[in-house]
Amino acid sequence: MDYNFSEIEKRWQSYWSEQKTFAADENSQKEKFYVLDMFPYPSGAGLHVGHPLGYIASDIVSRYKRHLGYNVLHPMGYDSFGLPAEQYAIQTGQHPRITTENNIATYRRQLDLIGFSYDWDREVKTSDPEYYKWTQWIFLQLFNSWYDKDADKARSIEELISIFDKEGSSKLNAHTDSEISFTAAEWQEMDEKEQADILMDYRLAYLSDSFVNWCPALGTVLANDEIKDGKSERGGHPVERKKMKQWSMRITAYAERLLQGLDKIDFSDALKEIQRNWIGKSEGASIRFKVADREDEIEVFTTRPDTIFGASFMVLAPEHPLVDEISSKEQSKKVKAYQKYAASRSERERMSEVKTVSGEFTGAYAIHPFTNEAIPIWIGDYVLAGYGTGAVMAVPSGDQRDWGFAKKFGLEIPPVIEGQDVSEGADDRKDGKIVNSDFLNGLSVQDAIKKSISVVEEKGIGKGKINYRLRDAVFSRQRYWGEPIPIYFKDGMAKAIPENELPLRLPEIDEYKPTETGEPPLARARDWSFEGNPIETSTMPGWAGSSWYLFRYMDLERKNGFASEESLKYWENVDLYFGGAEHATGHLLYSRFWTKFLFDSGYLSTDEPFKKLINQGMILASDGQKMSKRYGNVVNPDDIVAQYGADTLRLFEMFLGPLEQSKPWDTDSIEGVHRFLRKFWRLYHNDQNELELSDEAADKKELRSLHKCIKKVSEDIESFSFNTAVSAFMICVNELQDLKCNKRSILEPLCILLSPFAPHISEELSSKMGHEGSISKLPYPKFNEAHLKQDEVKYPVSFNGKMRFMLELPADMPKDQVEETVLSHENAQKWLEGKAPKKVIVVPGKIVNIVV
RNA sequence: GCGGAUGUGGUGAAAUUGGUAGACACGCUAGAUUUAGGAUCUAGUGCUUCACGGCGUGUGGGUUCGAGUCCCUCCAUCCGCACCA
Repeated sequence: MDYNFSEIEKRWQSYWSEQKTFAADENSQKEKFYVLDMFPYPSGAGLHVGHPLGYIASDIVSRYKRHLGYNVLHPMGYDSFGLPAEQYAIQTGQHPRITTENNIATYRRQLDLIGFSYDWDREVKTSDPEYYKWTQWIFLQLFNSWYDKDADKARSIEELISIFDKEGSSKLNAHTDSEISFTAAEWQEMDEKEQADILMDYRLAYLSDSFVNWCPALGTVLANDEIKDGKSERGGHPVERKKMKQWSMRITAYAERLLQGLDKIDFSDALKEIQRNWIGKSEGASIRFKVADREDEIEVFTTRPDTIFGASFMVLAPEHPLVDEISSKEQSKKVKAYQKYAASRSERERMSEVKTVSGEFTGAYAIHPFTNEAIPIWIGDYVLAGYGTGAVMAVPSGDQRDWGFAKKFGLEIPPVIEGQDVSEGADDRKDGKIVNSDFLNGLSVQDAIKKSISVVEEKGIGKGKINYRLRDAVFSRQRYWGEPIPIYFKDGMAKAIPENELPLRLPEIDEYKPTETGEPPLARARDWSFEGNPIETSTMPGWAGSSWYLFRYMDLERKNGFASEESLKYWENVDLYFGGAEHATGHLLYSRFWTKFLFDSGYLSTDEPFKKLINQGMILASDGQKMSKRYGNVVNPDDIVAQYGADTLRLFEMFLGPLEQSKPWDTDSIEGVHRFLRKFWRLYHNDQNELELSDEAADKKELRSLHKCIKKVSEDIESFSFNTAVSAFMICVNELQDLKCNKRSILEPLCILLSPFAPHISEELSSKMGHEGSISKLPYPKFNEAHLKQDEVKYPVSFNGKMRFMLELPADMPKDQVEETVLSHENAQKWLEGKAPKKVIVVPGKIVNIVV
């Protein structure tokens, strides 16, 4: 065989590994460039050809940037805690660590086969105690912090305690669940437990009794982003709402900054929209309505306070705490029955029966704060307990859901905006003047919103408010294979395990199931205690370790902190991040959150982890389905590499189509790129497969071909359009083959140009051409515009916009002369049919269009 | 329902600011070489027509000398969110 890829690839892969060719410099004067792939979970199935797609793209950019003289950081690691290894352990008894190590070995072998330029000395594994020591450490920093809304940043709990000591809670503007206010004296009188309970409501990592998504099949709670259509994302098991004491992350404190931050990072619009949607900001007002003949008040949130005069009734969520208290005797039976009905409906049912209107009258009335009229209070399950205050002022003229409810139960629908037509449905127009609304009459919607809020505030019954849909993230998992939460309990209080005791290592246990009493697996450990006190038995979720791994890579030494100060300062954050869009509301939000927190705490110089994100598409199987063991349609990269070589695989994956698009794998067409590489090889060799290059000067056509390629390929890498870059190489090689070009001055730069895409063959040819060391150290070819200049231009000549014939003319021929030449041409005469042209458009160098 | 994305040959797909639609490949057809197969090379390949030509970028309209590209309308597919007040 002429082009012996297997021998070549083996040789260069071991050379790179021995020479540490791709190690990032520690102390470099060069400009840095950090290219990162989302690290994989090492599953037992190994890699299929879809996985390396993004890795290949990022590897091309990394190698390209090195040629351009950047100090490139391009690491890889493993998100190695997680459910599958643990499920396997439950079934077989094999320790998840063993399973994970085996899987990692497979991944590493497969990755190495493809020839990536990773700096493997910086590898991370989230399940490594030396790594999760710092995951636990960050958890403790969160545990020991609260959010100061005035400073708009996280501060330490120590500072909060000293504020409480000096002035109590009165002046504080903190992000908290606590509704208790107290003076400094009251604070000082509290016992330790009372103080601890209050502080817990401020901590950014906190323990609370709350409704969580419990998945009985997995035996653990799940975060919102781990649930798809009411079922667990992993395994598709049913999920139920359950009240449990759980650790959570106060990500809601960062809602506004997570939203604002999107404007300064380069993610796709689609992904930014998903995050905006998930954060779910809405502006409006919270207003309190008095309940008639009672002390109670009902607080509602509305985005349309301007329509308050259209509020003809109120609706509470069936779970609203006031429902039981305010229901009248006559109605209480019906109310109870409705509550029971609402509770019995699963999330799934509720979701699928969105259109069904149901509800019940409580028998109680609220007092409209401006008209003083009594308006009936209803309950209905279209009002969600978890959003806003769990209660709404129903404005049926402007809100379709309220309208439907009013129609069904025969409630009033008073219009409040000029020209509103409410006969067929709600009319939520925002143009027109407000009517029937006392002091708001005649105002525009925008002005009425402002005015109504200020009047509400004057009256002291409410205030302008911004609401977010984002919920705090549940952080406990009742599982074994995750980071232990470094907290122990003493006298009913959660205490941090001291930092110098970290890592808190996962204990060995005999079985990986929950205990008979339903406690998490860690409760099986023989001595799971700290100084005689029990340690928390739940572990951290998968996203903990992946929320900060980008920083660990920065530090080669790993002696000081989660990463050394100098390395954090030099590498800053990721310039280019490659990964799937499925992490939009999970990993990509959480790591932004942790980065902002670490920034607030003074460890980072930036509060965004990723400057730019590229979402690669999925590679589907040739039958158009997802590649999966289940369908038996998986293509293994090992097989492709064995048959065609890694360089072919790399080129082919890029050639398949635009990186960000999903596209099916088509093994047949891989021949095309393989053929291209063999043609490329033959350019450098004679018929006896000996390297044979000419030192003659290159002619115009050869230079033109090369420089066209340099320009196109560079532009395409910059714009992540790798598929067209590959075709540019094909065009260039086809042209050089036609020209029978074997000139060194053309083929040397071409080889460097190709090396980011097909590094093995390029290394081999470069070394055969006499270059010492790796081709990756050679500078990138310089593009010279002059070589693209043509003396002649082939003008397409159109009549009425339709191309009729081509005409070759000197490139510098002036406009009027082009017109003249074209018109006098015999072909033009034929199309003119003797008539005079109405108009002739000449775009120099581009086109001639004749209007007849 | 809301938001985002995508619609181009038999297939994967190209097409800078509006300027030759289908580059580059796969596949297919014919030929050369070969004992044969594979490999390689040459020519052809959007549809239609004997041909001149006509028609063609999801649909319908518009702007323009000229539209895959810009504007409006509708349709389809995929993704995300989904009673969010």
